[in-house]
Amino acid sequence: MRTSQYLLSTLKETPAHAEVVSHQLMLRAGLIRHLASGLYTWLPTGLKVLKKVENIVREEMERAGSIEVLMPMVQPSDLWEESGRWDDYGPELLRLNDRHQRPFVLGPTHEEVITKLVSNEVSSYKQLPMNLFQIQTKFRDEIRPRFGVMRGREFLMKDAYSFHSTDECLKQTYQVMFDAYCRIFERLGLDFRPVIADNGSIGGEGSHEFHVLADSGEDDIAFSDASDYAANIEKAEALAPSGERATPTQELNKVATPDAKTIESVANFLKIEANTTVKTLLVLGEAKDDEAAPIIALVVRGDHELNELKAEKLEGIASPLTFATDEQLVAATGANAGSIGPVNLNIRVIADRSAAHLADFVCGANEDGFHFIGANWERDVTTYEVADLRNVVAGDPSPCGQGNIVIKRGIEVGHIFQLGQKYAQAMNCGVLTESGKNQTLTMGCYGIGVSRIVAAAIEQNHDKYGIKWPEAIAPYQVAIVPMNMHKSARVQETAQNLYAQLQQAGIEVIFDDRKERPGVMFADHELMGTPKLLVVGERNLDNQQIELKDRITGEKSLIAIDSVMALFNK
RNA sequence: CGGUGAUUAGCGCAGCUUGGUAGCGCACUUGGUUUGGGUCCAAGGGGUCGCAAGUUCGAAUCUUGCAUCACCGACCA
Repeated sequence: MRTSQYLLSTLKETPAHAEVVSHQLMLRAGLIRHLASGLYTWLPTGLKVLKKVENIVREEMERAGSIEVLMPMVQPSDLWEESGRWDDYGPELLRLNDRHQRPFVLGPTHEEVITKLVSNEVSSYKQLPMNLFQIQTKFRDEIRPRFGVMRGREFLMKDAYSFHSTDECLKQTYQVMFDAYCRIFERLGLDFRPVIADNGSIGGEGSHEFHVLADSGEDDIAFSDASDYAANIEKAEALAPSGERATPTQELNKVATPDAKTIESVANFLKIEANTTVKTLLVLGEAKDDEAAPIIALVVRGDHELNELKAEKLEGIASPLTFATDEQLVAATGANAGSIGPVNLNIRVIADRSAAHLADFVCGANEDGFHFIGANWERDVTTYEVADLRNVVAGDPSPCGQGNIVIKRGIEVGHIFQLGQKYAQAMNCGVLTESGKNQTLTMGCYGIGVSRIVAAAIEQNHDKYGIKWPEAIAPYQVAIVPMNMHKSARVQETAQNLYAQLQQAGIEVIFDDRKERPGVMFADHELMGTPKLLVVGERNLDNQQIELKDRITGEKSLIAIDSVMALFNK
């Protein structure tokens, strides 16, 4: 490609609205342009990267035995009614009507369509397992799109779905996909981790997310510092503190704590550490029949945070987790927020393992402006349950039994689920077994955010000059940058010969034939992140040499012109 | 959806307080100059000042309403 005939579109200045570095660089390097909230045009350079990611994903999916299909982005609503997600999915699902006022959705994912397809096309156990994938544009009407293509509303996704007659078989394919994902992210040149994940709204059991580690990531990942254990923080188990609970030494004693409504202020006022206090949060339980929802008290140590996901999974607790209103608080405890505690509460009390391990702790006295000191479980709180309710924090013992927890930020670029029979059941998708009986299929599903990977790769590979593409996804392998080509026939001839040779060899080369000053060209190619720069200049031609600059290492070296092609023979 | 802030040329911004009919830098066009790290000079093109209504002789500027965008909190690849 010659730059004079290309849409280069680099920007000197950073657009004000771009917050994260990948978004800034994607705009500056001319990869994308903003159209509307969460919607982007991919410019030629960006599209080249996107296609490279896409191809690696495709190759590895095919190698792992998945077969490519392409499903419509616009889907009839009745499929979604059938699965139950027409009602469950919420406003993120963009709904629209056609000219006949028939309702459709813009596909945010394709479980419905694929299940319908397989249900029609696959009828014998002999055809199983079946694993199908597509690489296609998805639309999710995100509440808050942000960070450029990192969280766009329209985005490119690879989604795969596998179908099985036994759980055993699903687990095998799940492992094959797990391994394929590892290969994909390795080939992409990314620093990534598979982490244990929650299944979210999709349901089913068994799930891993694949995260690219970067400070700008939106998720917290809990790692063990001594093993491969990694889990999304919402899923990482917080173990009970080791050892027996200490024996009570203090009497229960009510003290006035005027205006101390937060753990911090109570701890300051009483001159104690937050980890000797507990906070009590009231949430709604599941409503039975016509009765009002019961109020349930969740107790975590003062220095810990409630994990809402863990809480809402407990039996009898309303999901999604709903906090009690101020009126409900007063009605249930007699006190306002800030003075509530588990002592003398006649509602269900669930304590986090760490909170339950405390002796002689401080808690609200269920009377505005008062706290108890010297509170103890059993003696003062006769009935309570213990559960894992909190987020792990750095330094906690790892649930895997080895090492301690370290927390890092990650960008979720892949997610694999064991789905189970949720969709197959709802949409009546089954096969005939060996014995001629109808059997509902078990499914797995496997997503990769293709466009998000482009942003994630930049988050992980950039410097103050611009992008430093991993070789596998660089839009161009090499750039030819001639110095003052319009003044030197030698330079022009050498550059053009090199360009022709490289092109002929099938190497992706960008030839900067603009009549620009050297600095402008260097800046543009460094911004765009081309891994190798070939600088052709008068000053080295007498020795039949050109300069090679490596974008990743920054190293410059002089090489013989006729050895250039050897750089690309691997 | 709530909170905060913004909206003036493709991009980055000034002008608004104190109304008088729009300006700077980058980019773009032309000419010259310069040439191994975003040269310099000159001349130019490009804006219904987000939209609508109001106040006024007169509105980018004041008032009201609406829209859009971004950031902070609940969703997900």
